[in-house]
Amino acid sequence: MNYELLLREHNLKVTPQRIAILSLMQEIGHVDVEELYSSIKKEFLSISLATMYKNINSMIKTKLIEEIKIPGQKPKYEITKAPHVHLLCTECKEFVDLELNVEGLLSAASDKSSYKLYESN
Amino acid sequence: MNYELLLREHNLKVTPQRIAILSLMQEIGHVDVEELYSSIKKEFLSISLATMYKNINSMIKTKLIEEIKIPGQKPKYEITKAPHVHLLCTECKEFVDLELNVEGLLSAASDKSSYKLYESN
DNA sequence: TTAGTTAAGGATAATTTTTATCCCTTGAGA
DNA sequence: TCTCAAGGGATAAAAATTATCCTTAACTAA
Repeated sequence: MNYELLLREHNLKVTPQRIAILSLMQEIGHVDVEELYSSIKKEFLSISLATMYKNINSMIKTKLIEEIKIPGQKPKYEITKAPHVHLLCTECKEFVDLELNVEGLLSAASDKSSYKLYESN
Repeated sequence: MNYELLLREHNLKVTPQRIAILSLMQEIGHVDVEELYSSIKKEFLSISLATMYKNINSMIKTKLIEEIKIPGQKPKYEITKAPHVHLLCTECKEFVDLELNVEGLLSAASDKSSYKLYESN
């Protein structure tokens, strides 16, 4: 995956820290700030937690990544991809992606409501 | 709505504060801690923010209420009802319930994955 | 009813999470 | 290269949540 290109496409400057954040997200999958920070410190001894938050926020704003909020869990982050569904194992708490067509749900919701729907979450 | 009964059914003691919390949730709809706290203080001058959190947490644990987490928003709370969908207005940020059959989605997900699914969120 | 037990409430401190600030450094286009 | 806005690091500040301690109130069973 070309993280430099990805950053440029989202009008964000390419920095080693950002590339590291993105490659960790890609590698680990759904990851929270804490995990991200402790992993990345192995490579960037002096990286600041503030840098983590600033980057995560700018990447969210440009939709390069997405924030996943689940009841009872810290917010997790993933690189934006096609809309999909998350399964959460009640035993081991593992978090799994499931590619599922949510178009049907979206159009059903659209039919039932007076709102115009743009995206699902 | 009989809040006393609701509390008893969930093995929680019936207190005036809890009844007030529940009736506000019912009245206002999707509400965050801040809103709940400032509204409830009109009736209970001396209620503590800690009480709010403690009650919200115990009600979540017993599934009397549900926590709704949405990217970019504070967690909101609602009295547990049939599984449904939330629409969020991009203009006015209004939060709307939509009763939509999510059984289909659940079974589709079940078919596609090797997991057994219990609930949707 | 009432006495006893347990959980809840209030005040506040402590912790955790997130954001803001300041100053220096670096990336990217001219 | 040079310039300059944006990013990084350190740290303080703010916001959100949880823990603690003691008092009070709710439930249970006699």
